[in-house]
Amino acid sequence: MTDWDLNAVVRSCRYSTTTTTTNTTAASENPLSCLASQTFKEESDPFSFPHFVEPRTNAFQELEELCKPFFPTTAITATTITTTSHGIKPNSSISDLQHRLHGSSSFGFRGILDQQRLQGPQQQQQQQQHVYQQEFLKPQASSSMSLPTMQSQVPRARKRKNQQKRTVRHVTAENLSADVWAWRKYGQKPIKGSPYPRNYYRCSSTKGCTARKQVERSNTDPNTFIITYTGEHTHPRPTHRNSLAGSVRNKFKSADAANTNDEEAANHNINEETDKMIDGNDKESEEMVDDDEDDDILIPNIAMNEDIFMGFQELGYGNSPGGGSGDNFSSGSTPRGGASSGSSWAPCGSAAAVGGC
DNA sequence: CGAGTTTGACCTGCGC
DNA sequence: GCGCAGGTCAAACTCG
Repeated sequence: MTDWDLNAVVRSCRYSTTTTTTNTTAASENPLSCLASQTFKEESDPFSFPHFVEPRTNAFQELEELCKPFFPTTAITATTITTTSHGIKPNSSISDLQHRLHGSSSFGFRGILDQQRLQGPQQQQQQQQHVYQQEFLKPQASSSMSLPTMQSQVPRARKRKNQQKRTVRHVTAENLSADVWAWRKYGQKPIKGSPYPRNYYRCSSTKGCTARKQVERSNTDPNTFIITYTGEHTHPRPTHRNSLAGSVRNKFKSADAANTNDEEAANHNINEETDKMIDGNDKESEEMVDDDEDDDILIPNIAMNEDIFMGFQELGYGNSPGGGSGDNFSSGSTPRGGASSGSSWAPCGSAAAVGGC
């Protein structure tokens, strides 16, 4: 019951000479898309954690000016806007960044939020993704924030939501397949105002890796996925797609009788396709370069790939992979989900991480 | 057995 | 202060 045309997705992956197509299209349809090239440095690998570029002190002010006329519009396909344009070293710690950026939160983006209130929730949600990027490094009064005691007595290192470093990327289905990092899903939640749930992944390459990502499908454009990266990888990027068990399992496992369907087949195709893309990766990478953008902290120049599949599955393309019993998305996972708890998500697939860090 | 997913519960941030 | 929504944990379960 996926309202997604899996075949179409597969097709798009297959003939994706068009990664850029999206961008190109977006450029013509969405004025904001031009910002990527104007203000931010393109990243050859949309899923790689960006690295810092040269300092651009006024970058955001410029951006703000450029954006103002377009805020009411929504999705910016494959465009990422990040806050770290201060020429900080890739390995700078978050705290260091916060320190350096202290006081830089006064970008006029606050107004965007106000403007959002006049808009529908969906638009707000998307725009907020961008706003977050402008805000997450705000000076933190609670930097001294003591690690809260968790259920299991394990300290949870949380930062205020809007103070976390985030990199938001809007990617098309085609680009979802470009991620080399190994992600492990640790949660899924229905998001208020969106028919699609958000999936939470953390890097599984290394135990202590704090890199995380959230993947959700754009509610305004189902073909667009919003991937939000947070944290940093504490290890080098895998040279090629990780073939961790889970990932493989999800992808190629033959479906249960119940799951044996087009989606499954689609997954299979997607996987194969992804491998191709990886092999012949350059092309894809270059295309991606056009899309996105920019840079943050995190580990620079690492190549990616794996999650693509996962992403497809998760966001509705595939079936549920292994674990759990689930028919993914059939029920909002987290109970508390709020408004969307009854979840209507049709799509459901499994979850595999899309994108990567 | 190890690694992944699912999913209910819990915790925190934030707006009102 | 309260309640909502988002984010994370961890037990249970699947799979290779």
